[in-house]
Amino acid sequence: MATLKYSRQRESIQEFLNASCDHPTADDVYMNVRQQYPNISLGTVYRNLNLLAELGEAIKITTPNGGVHFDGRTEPHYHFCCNECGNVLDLELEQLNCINEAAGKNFDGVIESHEMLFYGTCKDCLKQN
Amino acid sequence: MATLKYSRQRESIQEFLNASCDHPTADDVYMNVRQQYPNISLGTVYRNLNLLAELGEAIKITTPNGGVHFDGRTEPHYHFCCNECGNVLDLELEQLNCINEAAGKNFDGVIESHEMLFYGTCKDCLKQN
DNA sequence: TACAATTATAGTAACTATTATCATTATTGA
DNA sequence: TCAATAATGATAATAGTTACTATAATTGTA
Repeated sequence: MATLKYSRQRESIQEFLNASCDHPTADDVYMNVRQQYPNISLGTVYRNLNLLAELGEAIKITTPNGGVHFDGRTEPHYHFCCNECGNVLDLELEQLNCINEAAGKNFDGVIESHEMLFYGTCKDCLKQN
Repeated sequence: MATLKYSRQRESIQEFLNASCDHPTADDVYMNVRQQYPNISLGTVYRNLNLLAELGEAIKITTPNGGVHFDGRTEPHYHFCCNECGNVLDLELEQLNCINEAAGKNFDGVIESHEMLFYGTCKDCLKQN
């Protein structure tokens, strides 16, 4: 099995992810890290974001409008996606642990986890109307 | 505003969607409807699936493994996505209506709806281990 | 039934997001 | 310092989806 080797690019990607309050896309990360490493490749950004997600050091959030967002906050929590601007935000809501069991009651299979995405209009988009 | 005109291709797509118990992808629909209309275009399938979703006569389900599935059952319900095979199945679980309100408590914005996707291993994939 | 207006289609090209390839560079342990 | 190997940048390739356009189908009206 390949052993992990340090890279400054990966470190920079992870630092940006941890420092950002919103949930950047791969392109957002690329645009930002480029300021520090001007000739970093977009492929490197994708490779490392997926690697961090596999290692459990980042969460991948897939939204229906097609965008994939990344989150450096790794403890499980829920997200909100604005119908107007598409931005993804964190939600303060306790984790519903017992719901996996409830969902498994009438289901032939094993349920291990769940993800929930709330929809509506964010604060900024409310202002603009 | 353009008025909707009947097309047999759209009818066939909708019929297949309503008759299928699983949740086909655009390509699944294409492969099936092609048996009835051998030279239907994949573009026609996409156009009509998106149209049906806009009209509220189908639900679009986006899964993290990248696949987009369609569901002819339009009343709100939850879904399960198998980590092994990627198939999407319906879940028998009452709708959590009060959760939108609970999520809105500490949130600056309006929450209108939510989607929940459960993960685990489906019956068929359990057998194979 | 015929016709005109308009929408939908098939076929294809274009596009976007992401992944694969590969020669070169960086990291690591001895 | 050096050898082994993983990571990178640049680019090509891929997959899924949408856009374009000439032709065909549908619909309302006479």
